[in-house]
Amino acid sequence: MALQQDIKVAVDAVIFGYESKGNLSVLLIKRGIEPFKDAWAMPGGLVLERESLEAAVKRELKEETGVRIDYLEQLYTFGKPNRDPRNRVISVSYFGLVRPNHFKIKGDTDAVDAKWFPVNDLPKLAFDHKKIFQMAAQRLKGKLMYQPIGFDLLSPEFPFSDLEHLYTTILGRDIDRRNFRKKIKSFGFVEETDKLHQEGSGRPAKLFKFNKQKYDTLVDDGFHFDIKFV
Amino acid sequence: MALQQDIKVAVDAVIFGYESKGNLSVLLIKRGIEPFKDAWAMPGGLVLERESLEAAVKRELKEETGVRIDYLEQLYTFGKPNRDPRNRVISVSYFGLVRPNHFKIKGDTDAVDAKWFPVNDLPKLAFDHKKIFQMAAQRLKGKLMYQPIGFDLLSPEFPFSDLEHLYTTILGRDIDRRNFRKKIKSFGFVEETDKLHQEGSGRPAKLFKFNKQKYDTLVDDGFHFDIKFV
DNA sequence: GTATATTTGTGTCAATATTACACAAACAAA
DNA sequence: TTTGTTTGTGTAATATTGACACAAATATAC
Repeated sequence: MALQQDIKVAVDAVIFGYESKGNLSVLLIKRGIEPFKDAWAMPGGLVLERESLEAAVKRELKEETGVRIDYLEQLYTFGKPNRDPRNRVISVSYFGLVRPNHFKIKGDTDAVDAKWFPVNDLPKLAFDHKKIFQMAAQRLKGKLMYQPIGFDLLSPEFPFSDLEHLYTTILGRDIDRRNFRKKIKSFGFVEETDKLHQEGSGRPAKLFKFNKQKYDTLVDDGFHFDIKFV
Repeated sequence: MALQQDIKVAVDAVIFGYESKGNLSVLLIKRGIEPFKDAWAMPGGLVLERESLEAAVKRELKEETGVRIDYLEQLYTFGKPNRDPRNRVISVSYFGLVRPNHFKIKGDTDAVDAKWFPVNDLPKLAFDHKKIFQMAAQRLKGKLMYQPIGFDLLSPEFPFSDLEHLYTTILGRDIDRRNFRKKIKSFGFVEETDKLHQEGSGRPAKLFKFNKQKYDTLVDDGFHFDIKFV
């Protein structure tokens, strides 16, 4: 009944980078071949025959950019017939969040060129990757509001202002420092240490740490993390 | 570098059915061929060469069950290498919600057999369809809490108890009638008519209607529907 | 060493939202 | 006319949110 199917399956990764005191950025690669040769695109590529989707996206990411990431979340599957001008290719997209300076990015010396771009200054993107990026950015913001993603991006012991900066950067807006602290503290999975941290001028900051074990326990007990601060 | 890829792309639909006074059910088909011959499965099948994913799932649904649905939402893409014991098949799954008695389901007279099953009494399912179903059920509940899905499932003018029943059925738990009414009314997109409706014994109920236009306006204005009642 | 700039840390009050809870009204059926 | 069933409604206690300002601790500039 159905014609013999010849559809390729690809994966793409929207990798956000966040650095203390830094901006939010996205990892892109410069395409070496047509179509869209020399345009920037999300890292990704075809899935191998006996490889899971997640394995594929991690592999491509490693090969093309040098970034190794453990946690990726599936975003959406894009499948319009003409999203690739040549063949029919559907793309299962993923997104993740890492610390850029944890990795040495493959650069001009390699066959491929990979770079971090600030999210509010992206080049023109290949295929439908602009749409993929937009969806990922929206999901990242949404996720931040009900899950404590991003604690891995901070130092094991971090001043509260780092966490605050992470949130303002990803959400792209200011938040009330006092209310934010109050809210986060009320969850009970950040713990105060007795260490202090000094950087530049200003009063030294207490260091805090994220108690993942406690967080997991809370989640198991059906706790529902939920931020709606201004 | 990469081997020639031969992966099939399929779509699957988790179609929930809700009827006034009814239970929540799911539409399944009985497989006519191996693997999993005679087992029940979600409707679905291979995507055609020049067909969008959404068109494919609607077409398969129509062909296999007779159900035509306008709104489907993408759920997740399942891609473990061995989810199909024969070939490599990845499945892009969708879910939707309809009124069962709006359709004549294809039955034993046809090549395929399709049936509604109550969600808490499902047969053993083919492939990884149990997992697909579970994910869909969870998403449906979640969605109900922040979007007024389901108003299409009610009559154009409905007693409030119908809406309440829809919610208790999908959520699988009781809710406080007074608080529910208060909350829904506060949103301002259900309007009271001056008609009454009588069914069986008991006080006649006022009829209400859903003002979709008003709802859309609110959404455009950035309104965020959000239910957390008990 | 004094003044200035910078960053951290903290509490209260008003407004709003949530939750728990019970009884009268309107009808059908017995 | 009594009984059973369903609809319709308000209030008070509690919890959450949101707005808001100033002192403490340090580095830096003079």
